[in-house]
Amino acid sequence: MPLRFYDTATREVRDFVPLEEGKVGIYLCGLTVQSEPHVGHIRSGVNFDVLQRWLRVKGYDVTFIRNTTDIDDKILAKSAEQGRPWYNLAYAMNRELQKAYDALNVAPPTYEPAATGHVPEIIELINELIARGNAYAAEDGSGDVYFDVRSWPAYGELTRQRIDDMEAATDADPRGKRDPRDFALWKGWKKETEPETAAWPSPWGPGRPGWHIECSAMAGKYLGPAFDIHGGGVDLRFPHHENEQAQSRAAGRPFASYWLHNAWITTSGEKMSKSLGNSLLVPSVLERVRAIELRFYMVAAHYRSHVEFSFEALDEAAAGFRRIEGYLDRAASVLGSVPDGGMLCAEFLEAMDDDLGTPAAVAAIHDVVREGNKLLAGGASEALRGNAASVRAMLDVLGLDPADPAYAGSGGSDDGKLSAVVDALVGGLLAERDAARAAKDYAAADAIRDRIKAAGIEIEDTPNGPRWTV
RNA sequence: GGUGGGUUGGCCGAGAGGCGAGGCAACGGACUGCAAAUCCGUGUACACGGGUUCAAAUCCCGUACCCACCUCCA
Repeated sequence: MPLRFYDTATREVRDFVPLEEGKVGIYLCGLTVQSEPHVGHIRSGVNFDVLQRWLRVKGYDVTFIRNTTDIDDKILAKSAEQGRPWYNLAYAMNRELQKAYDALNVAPPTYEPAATGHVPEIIELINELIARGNAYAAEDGSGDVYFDVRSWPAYGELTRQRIDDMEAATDADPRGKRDPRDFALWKGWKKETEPETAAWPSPWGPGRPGWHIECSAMAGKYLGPAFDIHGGGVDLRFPHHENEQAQSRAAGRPFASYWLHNAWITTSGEKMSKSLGNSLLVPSVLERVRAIELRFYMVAAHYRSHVEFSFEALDEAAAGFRRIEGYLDRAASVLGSVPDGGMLCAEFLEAMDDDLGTPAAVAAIHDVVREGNKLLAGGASEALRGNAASVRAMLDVLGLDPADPAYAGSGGSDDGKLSAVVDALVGGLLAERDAARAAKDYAAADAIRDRIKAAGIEIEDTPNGPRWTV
């Protein structure tokens, strides 16, 4: 079966055919860096990271562009409230976002362009749209430039809406618009309320880019007029993606061939709003579970399925992951090490090819783990080596290989040292316990085990002697 | 008003006409000095009402409830 994706534009699963054989260009709308990232924000990063990894496994040469929006109304408003420059807020929040991506092993994109770095490309695109009669400078002296939705008959095609059915925005400032649904390509500088640093020179006077135009300009710059996949959260379908497509196509660029949208993580059935408390911010969640467990929780659900976030479900997912991880640990202690580069099983491959079916892929891993646990009873063997390597390889595709250096503990190199220290200390106690067990003094043996357990370390007796795990 | 998505067992979460995905929890068995881990086994699940079909969680019609988007949003 060929690789296929659910394309939001056509609402069907379609075979994936790249524009150029062997190559894939992906544009993902990243975040507006205006606040700390919560688990909802990070989901699209994780989902599209899996996409990127899978395309690489399939042998594609992937160009992956994920932007950040570093200037917009909200960033300006928040920075004013906080009494600091907008660029400082955007930069600081971007650093927090990068930390969260790193923690969750979200691989860096090919490039991460920012809106403010692409004003010339944006101006060029707006000029093209004006020249073609699809955009106009407002006549009210505001310095705004709008896209003329009535001039583009295909407007609404991505989300299958007719202009006349759309509610005109109640909160939008009509200013110099010809139609209330026209959207800003360029926003004239508001001298009284906006800092001078938030304005760039343009043919229409000082101002800044509108929200949608940056993505069209940057996708064009790095991926060309036509590219393969455009991604983002479902909420971006309209207006953001609709507008991106309209302005790009109106400028003569075919734009994206496939649209992929990830669903939400909600809490209490509601969208995770940016005004929520901080309990769901990534660093806060990571105080409860390890980053690899949080990632497993996200990957175990399909990217198009709505996930109702709960700490109970998160803990369950973590327990499920530890089962896989425990197997790899035991296999490694029997084999010496588990090699990388193992085979992906057929069920896993088929699942991933089918619109990134990560739930079925995870189920396939569990099946292989069960076989591996049986093999483990027979001690070291080539079958066990192959099985464990396979599990590792499949986890790696999902960004979940426990041996990935990305997950090498927050304490860095201290982890290894600490482990050696604990091993030495626990080792002494285990020797005492073994002596007691040999003498059939089980009360004494259990007392030692209880003492170790009280310190947070579990003891398991295996055919190769006792093992400890934290 | 317009456009989409959803409702699956104690819980999470797949599937999209025909063998009960998988995990967590629970229970029984094996193993163990006892545990833990592991393996084996155990489940009247598909919001409700009709319909189509040899066969429906899956398709059709209707109903209820929930959610998202309609120019700030992952």
